[in-house]
Amino acid sequence: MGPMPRPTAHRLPDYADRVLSAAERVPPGRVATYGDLARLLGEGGPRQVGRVMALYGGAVPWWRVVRADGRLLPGREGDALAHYRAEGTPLRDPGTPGGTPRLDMRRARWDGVTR
DNA sequence: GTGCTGACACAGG
DNA sequence: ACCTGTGCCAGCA
Repeated sequence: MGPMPRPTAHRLPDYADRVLSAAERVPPGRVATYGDLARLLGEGGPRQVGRVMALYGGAVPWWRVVRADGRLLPGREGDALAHYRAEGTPLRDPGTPGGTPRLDMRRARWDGVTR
């Protein structure tokens, strides 16, 4: 069958589509790590998920896809923090003046099943 | 092909 | 808390 390689594919690759769908399933007030989503999909790895989020993350709740260590997305800490406070996402050090807020991963991490 | 880069993860120091 | 090295793997020069 002719693969028909469309020169300018405006469509997201199927993989990216699945990553974004998975990101959409993360409930408000919770987060999933890049690795979590990769395992949920059963394909690719954290770096691949990260790549998709970097390219197309703006179309989904990107602040719910985070690093495993709970650090906020560099350059978007303010936006992310606003969302976390609005959704009641568990944070460590909710208000330490000099310390950068971090997610409380133990409580905020979504298990991938519970809604 | 080789080598570097990245919205990662994990173990050490 | 910060930095470094290693493993990982797709994308790109």
